[in-house]
Amino acid sequence: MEQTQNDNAAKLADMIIANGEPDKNSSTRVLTLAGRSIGTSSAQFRALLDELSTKVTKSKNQTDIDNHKHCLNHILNTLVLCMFRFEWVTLPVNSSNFKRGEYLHRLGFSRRIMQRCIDVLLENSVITLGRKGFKGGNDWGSRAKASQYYPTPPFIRDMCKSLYMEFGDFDANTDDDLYRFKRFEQEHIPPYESYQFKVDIIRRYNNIMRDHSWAMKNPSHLTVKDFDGRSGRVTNYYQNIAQRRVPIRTSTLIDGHQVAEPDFSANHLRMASFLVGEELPDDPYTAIGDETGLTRDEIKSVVTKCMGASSLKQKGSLIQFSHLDKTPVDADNFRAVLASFEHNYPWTKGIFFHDVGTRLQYLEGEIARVGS
DNA sequence: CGTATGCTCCAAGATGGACA
DNA sequence: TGTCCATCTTGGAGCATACG
Repeated sequence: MEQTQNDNAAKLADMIIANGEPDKNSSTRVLTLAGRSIGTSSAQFRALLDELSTKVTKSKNQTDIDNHKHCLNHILNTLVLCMFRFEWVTLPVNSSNFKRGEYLHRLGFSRRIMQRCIDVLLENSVITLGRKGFKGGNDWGSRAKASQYYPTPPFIRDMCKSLYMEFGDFDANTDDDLYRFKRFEQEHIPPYESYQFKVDIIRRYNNIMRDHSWAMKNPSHLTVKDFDGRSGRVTNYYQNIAQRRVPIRTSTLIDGHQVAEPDFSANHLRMASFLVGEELPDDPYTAIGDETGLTRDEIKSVVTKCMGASSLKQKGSLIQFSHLDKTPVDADNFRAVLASFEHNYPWTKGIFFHDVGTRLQYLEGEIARVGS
């Protein structure tokens, strides 16, 4: 198992590295990451942070040392996140970014600290420079952009190694650990009895999960924001792993086995079919594909849009603009798919353009909650 | 006629020294 | 260590020329 995971981590690192450098227009600023962010608790990460911290400032003043370490931590965290997101990290050194009230100033950066962090990261081959400061943007380059950096292969490999370590303590399972109130006035916190059953569910869930392994493993907890009654959301680190540009998340392992990605559009369609008392064939898209000559992805894209639409009014603009999407489907093909569905599965008429998608998402959440 | 290449110019970021 | 300032760099917009 251990070996399988190491191999997988190495494979993930290779996947990221094989993509080379991200698109030059994809970049992220230093992110506000509290202690509970990607990587912070892994041994590799802390070792690197400690090692670089000794090099980043010559000062013997403990406050200076702490400040530098704090900033280095911010940058390293952002680097880990961006390597999983496949984006550049923008690290400006122009003084205007460090004036009082500016974002980086609020995070605790000064121009000199930023500069020292960049120097030490470059010297230790943690990052490489992409574009240096330049004029850019969509507005004919009127906006100036700061230099962009990306992690080096050794850093990517090192951080991927820590993917299957425990990122959180499963013994820290007090009620407060598992059920968190965010932005709550003290007097608005509901009585314990009213949410105790939810704490019990999440504790049972974590007790089952502690014996299993997966990427960035940490205990799940429920977070309720602003006021009670707003549905609590289950959160854990795994959800933060990138999926959009490079399919990292679905390439990870659970208990050493490859993760399977549920086909959500087919899943929703199937759930919807049961709701109207119909049954979908095992592979509903084959018939549509044969009839229209379109790929599964194109058909899925149409289905997702139609299920997500809340009313028939949206139909026109969906057809009009769907050729601009990630999976482009031109207007004629869009109509062909609709016609094919109407003919093969007439009941979809009551499902498409009727705001069914959001209701199914809610239903899915409830199933997961009750099921656990 | 459309595409590729080379050159200049621009405005804002990068840099490093003086000073507090 | 931070702040300020003058000077150096930088990528790309814009234009001209070359090429197929």
